[in-house]
Amino acid sequence: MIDVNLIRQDANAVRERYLKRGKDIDFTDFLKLDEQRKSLIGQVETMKAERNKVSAEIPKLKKAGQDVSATIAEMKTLGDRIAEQDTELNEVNEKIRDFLLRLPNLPDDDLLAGGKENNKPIKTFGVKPHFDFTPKDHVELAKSLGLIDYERGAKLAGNGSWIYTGMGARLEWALLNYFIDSHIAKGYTFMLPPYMLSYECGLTAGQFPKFEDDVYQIANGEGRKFMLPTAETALVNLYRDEILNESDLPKKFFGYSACFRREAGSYRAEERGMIRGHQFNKVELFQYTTADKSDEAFEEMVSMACGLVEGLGLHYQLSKLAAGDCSDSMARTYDIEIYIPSMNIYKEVSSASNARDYQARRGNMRYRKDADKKLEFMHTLNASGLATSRVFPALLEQNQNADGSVTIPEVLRKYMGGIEKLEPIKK
RNA sequence: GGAGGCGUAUCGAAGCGGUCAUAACGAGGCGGUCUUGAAAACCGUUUGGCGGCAACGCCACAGGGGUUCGAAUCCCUUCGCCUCCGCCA
Repeated sequence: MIDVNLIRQDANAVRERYLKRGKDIDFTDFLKLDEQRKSLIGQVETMKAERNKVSAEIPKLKKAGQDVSATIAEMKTLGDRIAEQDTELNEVNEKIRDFLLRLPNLPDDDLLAGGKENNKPIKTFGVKPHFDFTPKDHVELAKSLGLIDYERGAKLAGNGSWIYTGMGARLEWALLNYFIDSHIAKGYTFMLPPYMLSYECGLTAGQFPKFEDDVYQIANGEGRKFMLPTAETALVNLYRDEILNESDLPKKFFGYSACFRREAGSYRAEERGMIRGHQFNKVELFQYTTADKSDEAFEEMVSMACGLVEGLGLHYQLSKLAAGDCSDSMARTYDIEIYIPSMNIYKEVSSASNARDYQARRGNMRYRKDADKKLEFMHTLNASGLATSRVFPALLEQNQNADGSVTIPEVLRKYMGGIEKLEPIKK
């Protein structure tokens, strides 16, 4: 949620900023509703003040032995009018809230306008690997090395599901352990959140109400729940409706969870194997900061995510996303894109974003400033650190050898019993 | 799944239709007096949202709804916590 006052003060300036995202938003109706709201509040509150005053007098008059039945009758009429106006006010408030909840975040000023085509690589690590043999793609490698059972995965859970088997499971877990240990070393607190979250969590994160269909809903009605699409959705809700002290910040967390996404209708040739599945593993970095420290936090988290890929020795590029390609809740996003040789393409393994106070406003998360004791919205930031489902294929492909084996990066070996290479299984 | 109890400020807790909503009482926090310093004691202070230029007003006793001239208090409902029974891959 953005600051309503920005719209009140200069709706055109806000509109300009959204145009960078490729969204033309008309605030005319909103501004009318806002005026209507203020006028209704004025009316309702005047009536309530009257009611409060008279209601306090009634017991005194009674005590004095006076007949209050006429006054009570008057107040009943007044009460009915209050109820009517209150209902109207609630409806207006609901419309305003719905409009605001659907507004995306304002992009940072330094972002380029437009969509994906304007994303800008700002850093490259390593080079495209060169092979003296015909390289295999990750699906072939995963099968020949006995790492993934795609067929039985589909049998168990349908398209977009797979089973990590034997050494594949160990490699997957080694990646996660490597990520986890790296983050612990940086002083981040390890969190294992619930996978089933209440609707409110999605609202704060900014996924709802717009993207309700992108997640798996598992219950309806007031107690409705959904499977989390990323641990961010859980971590961003830790301090919902809470007030922290400035000295409590920054709070640095990372969480592991399986992530669940419908990914409806998104299958393409370049998304075969485990590139885009309904369930994948991800470690997510998350920070709550004060407003003035969030840029610093962002740089730290980007560099941590980059460090993980560099530690694995894999070729990647870091891209600064154009305004239109940042997810709705985010003011800025950098993507780490790992190279997948078989597709000659760079695929996202981490998305690092600064939501600024957008999520904090939605979840009412504030901190008390040391200096003047005033309340301020926190800033929230997240960065994948990392999602395994693209690292795993990139690792297999980039590290494959002529004999069909795959070299395990040094940093993972201690998690895999010291094994240096994955060898093809004999049939 | 069944039965019951509970949810009030930073914490504990009183109030159970109007004189109890910044909210009794106790503790904690902050400021001060006293003290060489600390403790103790004493005094003061200590929620947030909304509307308004302001004066000021409105709202909030887990959330939502209802009854009433008036609700923390009565009723319905959702959520959460606790106790007992049942079930438990």
